Amino acid sequence: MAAFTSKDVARLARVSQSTVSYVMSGKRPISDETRRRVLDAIDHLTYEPNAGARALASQRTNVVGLVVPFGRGADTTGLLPFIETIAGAARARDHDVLLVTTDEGAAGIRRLAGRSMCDAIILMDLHARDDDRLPVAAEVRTPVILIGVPDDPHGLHCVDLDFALAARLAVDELAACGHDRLALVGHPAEIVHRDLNYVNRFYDAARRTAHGHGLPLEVIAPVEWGREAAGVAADRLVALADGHRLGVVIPASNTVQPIVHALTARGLAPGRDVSVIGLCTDLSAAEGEPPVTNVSLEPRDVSRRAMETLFRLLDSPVARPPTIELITPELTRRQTVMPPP
Amino acid sequence: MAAFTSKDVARLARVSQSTVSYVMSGKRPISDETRRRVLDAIDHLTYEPNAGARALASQRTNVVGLVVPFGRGADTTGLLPFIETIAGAARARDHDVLLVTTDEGAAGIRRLAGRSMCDAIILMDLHARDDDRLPVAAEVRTPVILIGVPDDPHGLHCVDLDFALAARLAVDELAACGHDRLALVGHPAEIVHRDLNYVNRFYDAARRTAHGHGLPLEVIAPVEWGREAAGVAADRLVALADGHRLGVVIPASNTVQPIVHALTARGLAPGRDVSVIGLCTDLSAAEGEPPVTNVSLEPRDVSRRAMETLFRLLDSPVARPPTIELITPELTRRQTVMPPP
DNA sequence: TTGAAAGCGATACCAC
DNA sequence: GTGGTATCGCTTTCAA
Repeated sequence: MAAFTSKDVARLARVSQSTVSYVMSGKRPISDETRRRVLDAIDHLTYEPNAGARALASQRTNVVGLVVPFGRGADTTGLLPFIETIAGAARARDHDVLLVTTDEGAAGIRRLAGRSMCDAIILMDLHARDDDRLPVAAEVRTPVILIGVPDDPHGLHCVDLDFALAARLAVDELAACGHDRLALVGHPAEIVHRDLNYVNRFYDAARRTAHGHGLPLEVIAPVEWGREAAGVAADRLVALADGHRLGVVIPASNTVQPIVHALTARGLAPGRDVSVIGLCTDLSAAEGEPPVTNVSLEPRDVSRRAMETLFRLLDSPVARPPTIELITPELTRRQTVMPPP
Repeated sequence: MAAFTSKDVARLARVSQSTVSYVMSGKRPISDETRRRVLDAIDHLTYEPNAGARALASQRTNVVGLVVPFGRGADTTGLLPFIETIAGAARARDHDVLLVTTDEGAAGIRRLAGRSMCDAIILMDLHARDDDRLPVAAEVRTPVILIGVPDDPHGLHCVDLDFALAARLAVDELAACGHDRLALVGHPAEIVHRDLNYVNRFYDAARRTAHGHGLPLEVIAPVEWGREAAGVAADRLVALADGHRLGVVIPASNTVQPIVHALTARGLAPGRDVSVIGLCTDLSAAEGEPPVTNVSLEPRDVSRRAMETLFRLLDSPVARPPTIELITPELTRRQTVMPPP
């Protein structure tokens, strides 16, 4: 309670302060007898080492900085699993997570790194191009891991879902189920504008794959979030479905449910009269009404991998060549795709 | 990029290290000329003060600890707005947010406080009784603010939504719209078990208010999350609605949409054949199909108030008497309540 | 196997 | 208005 220091522990255990330190860190062999005395003293005083002092002396904070897309109208959908997984992985390695919001921009990264507030930084919600945080992130001493793959990674490590593969999975499935026309319901203009990269990785792969199957693919975009926009898009889809077995791919996870509802409301039931595959978390897909056949975003896998990369960097001081790690998505069949005729 | 210290700044500006410190903190008058030289040096070197050293010397970390319900199968629904608002409020006062997960239990609080990792702690997701973190939180030097009101606040400051008022708003509305029978669809067993308090504050007030209107109130609980449980509950509701104007109150935000869907699927359309009022965020209510008349959870208001209280504590060293602040919820009429006959 | 002591990089008191 | 310096609490050489 009364803020004891390692000196107090040392005194009580009748050893030197350095011995206390070595008992805690295990960086030096300690006789059993001494260790016991120190540990007893530690929990007798409920001693906790001062984090600031420790960081100052050791140049290690045991903190991971996490830059999350809050504020600035950022897309917060499905963010929680990322944070949760990252926090868990950090804790498993005895680290804590310091949250910084994206709307601080490059300044946030400068602060984290410059002030030595953390040992490494995870940066999410990247703009595909001209993200002003990237040059800063690249130049800073603190290692930075990107969740997402910008056009120019500035030599930083990237981890992301394999969006190209995700598109292929979806289109292949629709092709296999005998559709003769495909539609791609795109992202809101702001996302398209901001994040050309992951968006385009998906679109391009979808186009290529559809072409490979000899299937026409209609792109409906941009489609904003919310019911009205979904309604407008659904009207287009209804028209496209006329006289066809239409398969719809929806890579904007927020748009999946509204479109499904809008189609149903227009008498075009997904799974019966039309097919829909969404790119979204398994949770939201499973909870949909009806449950949506989806390609999973796997935020937990992505985060886990990012943290593995992060700790690998921290563990070995040698400069590792930057990597791009892509997580394999999975297709889960639920109830919104028509079975082959 | 080479980690300059205030000594470097001092040398470059040809002043003493203490002057640099005073320029940054403003705790001492500085001549314009000197200030200019120091500031120039600072941004010439892109100097950032080392957080650990600063914390060590000043006994202030400028960090707020946030204990969030991750892991341990905790209810993560609607958590993000809390985190987001808290992070924003912290930043506005030049603080950062350190995330700690609930599944660490009391140990997490001990760590944060004992190691002086933060200046204050916000604790969410409280169990109403026998939460082992509360005794620790109460005994620790670091001020702790609770989001939620446990049975015994252990002398800590509490901020929460006024759940009793929320119940009253919902029941009054249903009474005003001429219903002759009410139903309350409760929480999953685990929540009821864990959080007797906020759950019961709502239930009790609902009962009392219904009684005041002379209306029979049927409680359907526990109801688990997910579609099946919602289906079962909906069957009960369908039975209750028979020959009555039934008004349903759903205080478990996760259960609102599933119940609405299940009722609709059973041919009992909310807003036409039955009334539903949910206790959930405005966002999820507005996005529902149909949009749900709701009493708002206002997580942002709650968080904002918690942060105000927190900074009030930090600003004035005098021990403030613990307070319980209840945020006023609001009823928003949407499309799931039948108009008065 | 252990101890003594020199930092780590700020802050803030005491002088001037 | 400014400078010197003890101090915060730990880690980690260097010595024994």
